[in-house]
Amino acid sequence: MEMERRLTIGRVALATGCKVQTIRYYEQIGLLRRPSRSEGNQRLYEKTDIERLSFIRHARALGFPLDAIRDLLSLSDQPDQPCEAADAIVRSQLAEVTRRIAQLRSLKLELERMIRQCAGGKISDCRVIEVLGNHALCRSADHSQAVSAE
Amino acid sequence: MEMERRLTIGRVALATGCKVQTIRYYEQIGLLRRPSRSEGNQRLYEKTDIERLSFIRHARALGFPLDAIRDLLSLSDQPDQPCEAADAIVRSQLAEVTRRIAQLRSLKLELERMIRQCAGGKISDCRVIEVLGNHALCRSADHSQAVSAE
DNA sequence: TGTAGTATCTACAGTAGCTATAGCTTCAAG
DNA sequence: CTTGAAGCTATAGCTACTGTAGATACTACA
Repeated sequence: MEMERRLTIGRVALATGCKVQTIRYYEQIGLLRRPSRSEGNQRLYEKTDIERLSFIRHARALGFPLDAIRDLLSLSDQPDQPCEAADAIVRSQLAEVTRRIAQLRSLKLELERMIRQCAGGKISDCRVIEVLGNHALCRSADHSQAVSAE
Repeated sequence: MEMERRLTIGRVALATGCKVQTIRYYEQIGLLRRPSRSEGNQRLYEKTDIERLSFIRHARALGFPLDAIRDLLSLSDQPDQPCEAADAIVRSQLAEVTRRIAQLRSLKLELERMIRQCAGGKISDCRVIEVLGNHALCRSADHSQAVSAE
């Protein structure tokens, strides 16, 4: 009947959809404050920690790198400042996403072209392998930057 | 007048647009064979190494992960096999790129919406910060996966 | 032949953003 | 009181490189 409502790390993880290790990691890199501890040395959080962590998670979901999130967090701690700085961070992220989409679209075209040209015979006749071996066979040579799928 | 044409690692790097360290790294992870060495223990390559490295670089530029490239390379070493396996790898990469583009487009919409709604006042009124803090304010809540910009 | 400057060598650390593991302690429920 | 879950720290691993330190080799020029 004791209705323990202590915000342990596990409950915070559940509330935010963030893994326990990730929370500890965010603390380690200074993105979350160090919470108080129980007698047995377990982390005890408060509601504001959940809000802060939700903020971080949502920004991550929008693709912001942790450094940008750090800046956004410190901005959100200063409600009287003008919001231009926050705006600039978002615009920069938008530019990044836009650039990335364009790049991936060019990759997509090239991949589709490779597949269309494959007649389905032996490797020795395979356009897929041939195109990979000879960059000059590409329609657009502008996908010269290494790009990770994730 | 000696016209030294030895393919040192530096020349291979120059020919392929690949950094010297990257070449050594590819060797280390078994993507490139270990070349012969000069008397002074320096790597000496042959033309086929340049071709192979170009293949790798081009596949990387198309976003293929190294594991997929490893498979593509071993396929290209077996010209008599049917090319279905190569085809499948490319299709899978295409699917990945397509998925990624869709995801980024959804992020883009959300970011644009955030920027449009920002009236440009103080942080305390800033929709940008508010939306980040409250995921429910998003039009589409489907950008729940963490996503890296690069 | 001497020497200066560049290239190469190995080995290791660092990047981003987590994730997983090992080996331990603490907590909560029955 | 016991058992199983949850928490603790510390460390290693993931991808695909990139950068560094300190030593050695090579090349060109005087």
